Amino acid sequence: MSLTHNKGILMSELKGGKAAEQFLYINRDGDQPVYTQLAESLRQQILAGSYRPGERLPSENMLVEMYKVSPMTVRRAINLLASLGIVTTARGSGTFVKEVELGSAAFYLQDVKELFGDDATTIVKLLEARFQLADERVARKLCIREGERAIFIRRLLVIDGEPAFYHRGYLVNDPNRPVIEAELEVTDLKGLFQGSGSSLIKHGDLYLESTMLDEDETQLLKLNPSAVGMLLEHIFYDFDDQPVSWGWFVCASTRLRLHTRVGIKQVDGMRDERAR
Amino acid sequence: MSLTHNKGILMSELKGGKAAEQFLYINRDGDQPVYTQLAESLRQQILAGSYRPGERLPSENMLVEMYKVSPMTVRRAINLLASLGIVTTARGSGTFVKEVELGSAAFYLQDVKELFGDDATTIVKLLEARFQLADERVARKLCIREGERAIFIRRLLVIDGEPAFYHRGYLVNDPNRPVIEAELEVTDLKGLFQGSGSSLIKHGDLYLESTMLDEDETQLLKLNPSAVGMLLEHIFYDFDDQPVSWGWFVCASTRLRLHTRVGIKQVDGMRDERAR
DNA sequence: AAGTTAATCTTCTATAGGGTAGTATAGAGT
DNA sequence: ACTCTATACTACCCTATAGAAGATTAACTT
Repeated sequence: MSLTHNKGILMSELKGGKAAEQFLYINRDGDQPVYTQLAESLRQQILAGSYRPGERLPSENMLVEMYKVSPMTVRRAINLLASLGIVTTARGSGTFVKEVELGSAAFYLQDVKELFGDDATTIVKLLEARFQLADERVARKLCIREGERAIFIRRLLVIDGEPAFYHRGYLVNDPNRPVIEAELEVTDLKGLFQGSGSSLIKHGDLYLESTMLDEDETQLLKLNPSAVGMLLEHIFYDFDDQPVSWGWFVCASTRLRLHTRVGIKQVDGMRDERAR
Repeated sequence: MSLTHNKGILMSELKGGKAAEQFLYINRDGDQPVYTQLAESLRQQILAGSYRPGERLPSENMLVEMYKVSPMTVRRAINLLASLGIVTTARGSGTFVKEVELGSAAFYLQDVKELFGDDATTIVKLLEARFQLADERVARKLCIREGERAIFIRRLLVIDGEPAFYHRGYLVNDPNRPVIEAELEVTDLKGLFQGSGSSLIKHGDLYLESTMLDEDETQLLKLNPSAVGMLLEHIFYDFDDQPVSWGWFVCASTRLRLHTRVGIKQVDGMRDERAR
């Protein structure tokens, strides 16, 4: 069985010719690697309904023959689809198209375009920054003793001239840690959102809930009194698992409307298998 | 250079002996594949601070020599870590430990344990189900003509005896599609959450926002008047990209407090590289 | 001294083959 | 006729090897 080096191998007449034929080619000299092309081809066929949720895909050996590629390449493509949540694999049994499940829905903060938006002009207005002795609540959150000094910060994020997010936070005042640096790092919100965060922070916990806005909050955000809002609480920890900062954002309900999609996504083109 | 077949290869004295040594072994006869062991080893070292965010990991060839495994195995381990969002790779440059970024935060509905909880007893109470002529809003959402008949459903999810979620929804009344089936599938909430969804549904859009609860809602959910709540809107589409159902859940603010963690996660044990 | 080229190091892709778990089947025993 | 068991088979899964493509660095030329 000689494998002639075709530039494009036509894949059709295999599972009904309905599927768009443009996705059934493998272009070996193209820019995109073979395994992503294969994955994309399968994804398009799933998207077109050629393989329905719950159905089984052709076996890997089958795909090897169909597309004239090596087993490992098929393996990689299947793996990619599996990591994207499009299919599930069962050893000895087969590879199956996943059914839609609400539980797998994930809301990404990144999807809130206003936050890290490129076009919008975001400025951070520092309202207040001072030392404050920790009360019981702050002490508990930051794992410090009651009465110790912490740094308290109040800020307002103004997007395109409109006050959008109101942030309050406490920072531990560790003499061993450079305060300025820690403050800058934790304080630079845009950096935190985009990833130029800190090498001192190991992880953080986030909580999202709806809340009633009090008088101060509505006034600062220029909203009607007794408006509804969202609250995003955050705690960041260093590599000793000690809290570094605790704080929370509040904003109008309309500012933080999260969106996501379940099921097979109509995305860019599968260039990357990385998580966001 | 003969590669003797050791059962366990000690990896230490390479990057400071501080890191827990238990994660520096590769057990070739173990149950777990080598590449997951390697990935776990690296992850633990990152977690312990041996490799800090922004720092570069040893090169793949380096790791090959250090752990005495083949390049492809190292490749796979790195790939796994990358797909988990722990590291980023730059071709020709190196592999780097990712820094904490808020933008990558994802809130999973699955984490709301009360919804699909195993221990909690969840019953669905059907309040109303009838045909209704579509007004402009419904017609627009379901892509049908104004005045066409749709199915309207009101339900209450009662968890452990307490009313928790109030759901309203519209289903398209397509004579070609088996109504009962579609209704059951879209209606069976627990099924939707857990994945025994429908093979007829291709994808769905979800929106999450905070909202003020009106009188009916607070009464049904047994809350104080003018309480704050969360609203989860959903639209599901079939394989012709036609809407099948549109609806929304409301619940008390305290019922839907989403939590997530950014940075390096302290998870189970890296058995799987699948998405949730 | 600055620009260009070449060497080298890095990640990435593709091929090949063997291993293992799950499933189905055929057979014998009851 | 039914059940249990052993075997064959199918399917996914893992590792090893070789080479390609991009980035960095150093040396070389102008």
